[in-house]
Amino acid sequence: MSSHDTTQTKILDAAEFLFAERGFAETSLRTITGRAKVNLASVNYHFGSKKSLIQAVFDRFLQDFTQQLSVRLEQLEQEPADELKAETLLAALIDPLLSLNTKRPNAVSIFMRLLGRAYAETQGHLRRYVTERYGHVLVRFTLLFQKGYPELTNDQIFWRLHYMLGSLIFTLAGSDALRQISEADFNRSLEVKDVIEEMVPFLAAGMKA
Amino acid sequence: MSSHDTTQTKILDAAEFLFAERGFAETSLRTITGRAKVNLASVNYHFGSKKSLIQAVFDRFLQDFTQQLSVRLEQLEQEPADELKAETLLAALIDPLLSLNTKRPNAVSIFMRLLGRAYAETQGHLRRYVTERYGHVLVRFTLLFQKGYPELTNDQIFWRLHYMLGSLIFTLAGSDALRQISEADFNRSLEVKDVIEEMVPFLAAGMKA
DNA sequence: GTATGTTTCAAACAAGTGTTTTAGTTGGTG
DNA sequence: CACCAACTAAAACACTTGTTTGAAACATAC
Repeated sequence: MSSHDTTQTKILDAAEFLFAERGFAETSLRTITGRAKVNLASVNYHFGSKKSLIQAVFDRFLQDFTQQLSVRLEQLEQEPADELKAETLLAALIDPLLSLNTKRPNAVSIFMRLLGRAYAETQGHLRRYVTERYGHVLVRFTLLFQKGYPELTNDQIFWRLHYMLGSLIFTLAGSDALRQISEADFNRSLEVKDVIEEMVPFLAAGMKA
Repeated sequence: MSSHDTTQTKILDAAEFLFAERGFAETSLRTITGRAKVNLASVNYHFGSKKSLIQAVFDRFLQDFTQQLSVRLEQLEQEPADELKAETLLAALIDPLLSLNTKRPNAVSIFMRLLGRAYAETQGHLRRYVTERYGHVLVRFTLLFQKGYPELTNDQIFWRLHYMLGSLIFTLAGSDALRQISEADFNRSLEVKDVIEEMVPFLAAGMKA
């Protein structure tokens, strides 16, 4: 559990785990409050509704993540164009991501699974919420790529960033299962960090293609 | 609608559309039978349960797809190793995929969205069903990659195929929304075919990295 | 036509959902 | 101590869910 173990954080901890594990619709408030060992009504008391709880779960991740990412982007925005190589930009995205795990164990995997679900969610209402609230950081990220790779057209960069996002989210969201397969087949242990680092050459090569 | 417009296919058509649009749990049998204009009980009569209906929806896609893919793989399995370039292998995957659209309009987008959801589904029971039933075709695909790129280790290929799958599914699953953004921003019309072809250099470069 | 097996239909069922209500319990402040 | 706000607790509410039931309609064979 985290920080203060207040009712709110107990609910958030249980909810983010279960949402990642089973999905939003498949997780009932009774399951959440059962795991968190709090009363059923406290969800509506503290968060208002289930939908608001889902958004709160995302906010806790995204505030941490976008804040750290923003710092890295400010540094990069003052670099000359020829310093903005794909690997550098990817690191600015990955480092803040990995640092989530220092606060709560397994946070990266949970976060990615949540993002994967959010992306597929009903009529995209959650995706809209996320992009409206945190989209500006991703726009800055896009601009840096355009600066570093002026030979690419804007829509090439637009699409390739989405390919990248797809690889990242898809792989990390399923990384628990995939890690088990990989570890069984090739007999070496893999941390989330290893999985991501293995991914960087693939992504960088694609971006420059 | 398709083929015979029997009750079963009317249900399948409505179900695959709604499942792709909203997700499995978020789509009730009443919504499905309402759209299909059939009686509620007919789902349980013809398919047994909702879970079986979901599997039937996947089977209809996967039978078509894996059958065509298998033909392409047989051809490639007789080629010498230096003919097995990433672009060639990707084409063997993409061509059967695109041909789904000739049978039912928008089928590719629906299929990819379903796959994306299946991959994230509850405790992976659907993912297990798919890999158990159609996994052998993907194994053959992996072997071809190993033959074509012997300088890569087996687990590099394992992971890179998953990165690729992530890009493909993620991009095509959200391609309706992304297409709209892209068309608005860059003012050119995009078909699913265009989106995929734009993706091939990115994926091929990553595989060879 | 009668009989038989298949398919459709409307209605009901039991179980689970998010939310609200109302009462009770805290913990600090004057 | 009394008071008030913040919080917790148990129960009930209204509603939707997947599934089952039993009767009606249909088609096909003898």
